[in-house]
Amino acid sequence: MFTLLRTHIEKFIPLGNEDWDLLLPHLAEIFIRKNDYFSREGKPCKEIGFIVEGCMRHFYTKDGEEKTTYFYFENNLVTDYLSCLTGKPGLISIEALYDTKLIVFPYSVLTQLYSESKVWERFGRLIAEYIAMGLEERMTGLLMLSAEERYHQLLGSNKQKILERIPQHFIANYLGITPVSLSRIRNRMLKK
Amino acid sequence: MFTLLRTHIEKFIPLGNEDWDLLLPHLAEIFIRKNDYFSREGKPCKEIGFIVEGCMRHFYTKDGEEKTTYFYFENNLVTDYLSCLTGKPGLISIEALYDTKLIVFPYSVLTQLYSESKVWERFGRLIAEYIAMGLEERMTGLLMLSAEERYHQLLGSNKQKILERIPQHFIANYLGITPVSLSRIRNRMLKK
DNA sequence: GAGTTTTCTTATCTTTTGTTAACGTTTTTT
DNA sequence: AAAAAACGTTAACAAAAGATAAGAAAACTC
Repeated sequence: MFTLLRTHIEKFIPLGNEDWDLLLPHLAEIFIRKNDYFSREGKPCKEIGFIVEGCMRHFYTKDGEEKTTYFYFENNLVTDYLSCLTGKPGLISIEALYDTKLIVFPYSVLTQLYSESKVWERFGRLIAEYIAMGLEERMTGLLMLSAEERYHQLLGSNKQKILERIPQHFIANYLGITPVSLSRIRNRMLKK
Repeated sequence: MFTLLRTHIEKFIPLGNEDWDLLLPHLAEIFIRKNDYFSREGKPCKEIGFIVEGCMRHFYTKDGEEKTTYFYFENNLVTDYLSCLTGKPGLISIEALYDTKLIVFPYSVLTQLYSESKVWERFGRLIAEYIAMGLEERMTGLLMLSAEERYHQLLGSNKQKILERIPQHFIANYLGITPVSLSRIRNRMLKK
């Protein structure tokens, strides 16, 4: 059961059993029902999750409206990274889009491991670098591409799975446009 | 001279002399003339720089046009982070906006230090986290704010210094709009 | 310091995007 | 099963942004 998480971590760095055993006792399995929260705006996020089944969305509230800016899928880590790093209340909420099964552990355990173990400290660096690369790529898309180009890029990416089971207005938010605008883009594409 | 860099690094983590001495022999001082390059699209970036004096811009080329997406200032590190991390040819170029004085060292030295020293590995994590936080903040602005709001945010930030000595069309690129559009925004602001 | 280049603004026109509202469909709730 | 809510599309209009060009001012070059 917890081996799924171990396998994921080992995509970044090989773990000896002694490394894994440092984390293992702090793992727990939890379930979050559709529309329930993993993390909530205004509250510090102190947990790291790993999605075993289901998916979640990451959103801001602006002028009373929710703007979805990220999705988390199976076999991926989920957390309010910014809140974990700063220790401050989260600016965003993370909500389950479907009933979701997670493995969770406290962020404080991870920082503890950073100090105790070279392997874990390195993992912390690699994951931060990985996140930075993802953000850099997404930001470039926002600066350099039109909304239509971004949508095409999304369709052509390995994130296609986003499209399978996620309402379109969330995807529109993710692309930085309105749902109406996305609908027009899709319409235009059909006509070609 | 090199102490400026040490001071900067110690904003992230305290360095013992023995840590600093691991890096020191690999440091060099270089000068880059206005309009000359620190790193070039198509070539892997293998150096980290620290700007002692001057400033630089980071830009993509799209359809033959240069789009400036980032600036580097005095007392900050500069590099094509993505290219360093992946080892692949850079997608961007970094050019001096003014005659610039830098301290440089090879990225390979840094990765070597990551393996040799806990302190440096931690520095690697902290800097990656810092970069991720910056990118997250900027991306949020691009998704949630209008161009005009973004410009106001920029004016109100600690990056005001950007505005002092950088041509407006570069700032427009940075905001994700055209120079004409930025000029209109500024015009509207005057009238209020 | 004359001439060139770069930079910024302004105007006009076009395209894209946002806003609001209406409608039909699907999904969820009760 | 009926009612309510959520979702996606479309239309009409408004606002914002892009493209292009022209002109003035500033900066740079020789």
